[in-house]
Amino acid sequence: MARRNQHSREELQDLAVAAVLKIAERDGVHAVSARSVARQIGYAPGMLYHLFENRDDLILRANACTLDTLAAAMENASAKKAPEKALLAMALAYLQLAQRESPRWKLLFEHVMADGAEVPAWYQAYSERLFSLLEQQLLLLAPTRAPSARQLAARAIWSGVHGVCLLAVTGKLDVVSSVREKALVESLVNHYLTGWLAA
Amino acid sequence: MARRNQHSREELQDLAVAAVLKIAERDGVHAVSARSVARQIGYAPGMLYHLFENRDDLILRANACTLDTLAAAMENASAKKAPEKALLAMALAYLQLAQRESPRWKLLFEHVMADGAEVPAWYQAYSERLFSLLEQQLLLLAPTRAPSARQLAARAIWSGVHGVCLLAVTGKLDVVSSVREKALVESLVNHYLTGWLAA
DNA sequence: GCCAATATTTGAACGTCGTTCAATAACGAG
DNA sequence: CTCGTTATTGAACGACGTTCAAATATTGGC
Repeated sequence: MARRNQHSREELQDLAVAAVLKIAERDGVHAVSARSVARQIGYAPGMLYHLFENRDDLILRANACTLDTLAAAMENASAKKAPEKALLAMALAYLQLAQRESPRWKLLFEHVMADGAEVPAWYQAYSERLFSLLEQQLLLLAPTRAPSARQLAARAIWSGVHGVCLLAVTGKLDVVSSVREKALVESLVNHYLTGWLAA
Repeated sequence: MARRNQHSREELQDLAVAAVLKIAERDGVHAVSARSVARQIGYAPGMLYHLFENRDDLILRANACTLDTLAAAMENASAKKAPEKALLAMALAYLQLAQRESPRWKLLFEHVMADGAEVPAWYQAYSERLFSLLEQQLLLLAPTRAPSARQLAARAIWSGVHGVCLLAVTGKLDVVSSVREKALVESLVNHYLTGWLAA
């Protein structure tokens, strides 16, 4: 049964990635399996292993798509804003997307490599793009500081915001009635920046 | 085959939790399964379901143990220090434990509830203890501020530190050669506190 | 001391998962 | 039309979480 249709290898990969996201949205993160993805695109499960190394590879590829969406949202949110406001807007955009609880973001947050394997380099490079978006704003904000200082600040801010989003989405953040996640992000970004600029 | 030995129900629970941690240390997080835990304590897999609701319950119980260790380390690190130094010391204690990469911490970081179930209330209460350790120091640091402001700050700091630890442990933090995790935590805590106190 | 009642533990079973691979069906070239 | 190549299959493997009737210990009453 070869070449059952006109799909090229890359088209099939895109189809499979789209199927992952679709199934996550429709049936929840836990429903994403090799079998369900294969069924969704009308192929046998084994076929996926000619397109991807393994399940992790498939999921990471789908998460890369989600990171694209995130990067676009961040760029959109920060456009035509002063650096400080832009940084906050990017963080809030992240939170907003995550808070929708769209299963797509759960897939991003909750995925862990099987057998404790390492996250591949190409995926790390993908997340690096997000850091650089922050670094751009930090460059405008403090052009005279050492690049390494801006790199550090970008990662500190991002990790912090990521922590809030993660705990919020996974329900592990005990949110006192008076504390809302949005306030957490605002506090984190604003106070960090104040301290960083004062240093 | 009843009461094969003199272990009470609670002793068996403790035994199982200890087995989870032991297996994680010895064979890695991925090796922790109902069958391996049962084998470790010399019982049949089905027995575990008379001690725990399900796998999540078992793992969360083990993670609660790890949270105890963390709380103790934080209290120890912060003893007899001025509030600002104490807060930083607690955050660094967290990072240090996480960075050991002891599978025990991976279990804490990487566990996700099956089928997207909610994290039970008793576990949330457990993590609340950690927040209150921070709040105590914030109370010493800014006794005149509103309690809700301290609650928010404690959660912001903790989420941020958690984010750094998580990304560091799971290898998703692209750490530029010049940026070390310890510097990230220091930057996050110190600058946030500076900004928070100035507000 | 014995037996019935009760509590505890088993182990096989179910359905699911990721993954592999020989067999197979469809195509392009000659 | 045939043949070799290649894409695709689907059955199989071992492991997983979970359930539950059956089997076994312990206990209390006589």
